[in-house]
Amino acid sequence: MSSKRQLQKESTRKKIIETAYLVYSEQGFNATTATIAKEAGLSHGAIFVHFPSLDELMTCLIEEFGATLTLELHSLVETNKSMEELLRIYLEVLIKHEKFYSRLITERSRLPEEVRMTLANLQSLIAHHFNNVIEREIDKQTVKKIPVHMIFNTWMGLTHYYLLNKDLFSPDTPVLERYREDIISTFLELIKR
Amino acid sequence: MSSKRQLQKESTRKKIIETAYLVYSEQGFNATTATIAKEAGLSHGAIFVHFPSLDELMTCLIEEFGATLTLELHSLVETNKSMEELLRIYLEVLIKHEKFYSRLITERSRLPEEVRMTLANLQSLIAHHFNNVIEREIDKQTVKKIPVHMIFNTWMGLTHYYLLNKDLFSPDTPVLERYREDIISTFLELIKR
DNA sequence: CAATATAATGAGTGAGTACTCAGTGAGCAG
DNA sequence: CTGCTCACTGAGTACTCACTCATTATATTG
Repeated sequence: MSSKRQLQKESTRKKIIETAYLVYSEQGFNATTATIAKEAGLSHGAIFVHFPSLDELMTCLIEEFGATLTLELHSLVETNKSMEELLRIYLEVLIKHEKFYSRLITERSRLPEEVRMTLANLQSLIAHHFNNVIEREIDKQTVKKIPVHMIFNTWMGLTHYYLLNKDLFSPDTPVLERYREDIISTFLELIKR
Repeated sequence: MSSKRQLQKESTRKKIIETAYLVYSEQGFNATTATIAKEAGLSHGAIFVHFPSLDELMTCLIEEFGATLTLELHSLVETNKSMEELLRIYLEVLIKHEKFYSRLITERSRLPEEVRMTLANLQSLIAHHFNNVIEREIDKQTVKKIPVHMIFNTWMGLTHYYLLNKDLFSPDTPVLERYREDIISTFLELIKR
């Protein structure tokens, strides 16, 4: 039985997480709990009614984000996707969350241990999907015979490099959107036999 | 005329910068001024006799580091180096400074604006040297015809990816040393025609 | 309509940290 | 030797923040 109170509580909690996502996207992870509360139209103390600590709030936020990403990346699993399709879907999803995702990787060192764990798990999930496709392409002899994990690392390195150096590459507009074609075509050209 | 006082002052200043390098290498850039002072065997206030602010200290530190790296990377300029030699020298130099360098890139978001500028300049210097060699190799048709800056970005992306994820790849031993051969051979294999 | 439970408030607290400044003593000039 | 200079000291200051808690307003229960 969901009373009015329960609903209210639930919705406030959601509001806090959503606001945190937005505030962190804009200001980075040194944004204060006070800012989040204010943006959410709540008192400062309200945060701690719903989350015992800031770390806890961050962990919940990243877990939800991870779940969302996993869902959106779900089409990567379909086995008859080409390499190019795979890369396109992957970038498409990242572009949708670019601001937040790029904060996550540029400021990873500030995040609590547990959050970094969650991120690492997400990454290995993606690796798994990628590796399937890469292996198939190697079998088909369309891709160079290089250890799959190295191909994966090269891809991640390239995309993260653009995200991490956004201020050099494209300070005002989203980097991944701007360089999507460069990134994809370079990578495809590199790995092809 | 260098009086005893002047010499003392100079040596203390040097001591502070050297200690900062070591402390930051070990603890990261959230190490406090108090820690640096203590490690250097000085009072807390001494730091601010030599540097008006922590930002200033960091800027001096990174400028010196940049100068050192540039010097050590100088052999990259020699024009008759092969691609592989180039990569080896580059990694050799980074390995020498791995702890500090990896702090620089993982915690870049914490560094003062000016420091990030200095880093960006260093990077474009390296890019310049690389691009010369890459262009020559493309002319010799030993390397795929891909825009030189994209080849450079792929290389930087790959090495930085290992440094940034050191805790996943190699929590206890230096990453670059451990994966040097993997990184070099993968990259060479990828770019070769 | 009480009586109780609880979501939310916001001024307050304590911990951490860059930076200050009056004081000290070793060097140095006259 | 005397008085001044200045590198250095370290307790103190100012400020930021995550987190607390007595209080308030509102919902729920009987």
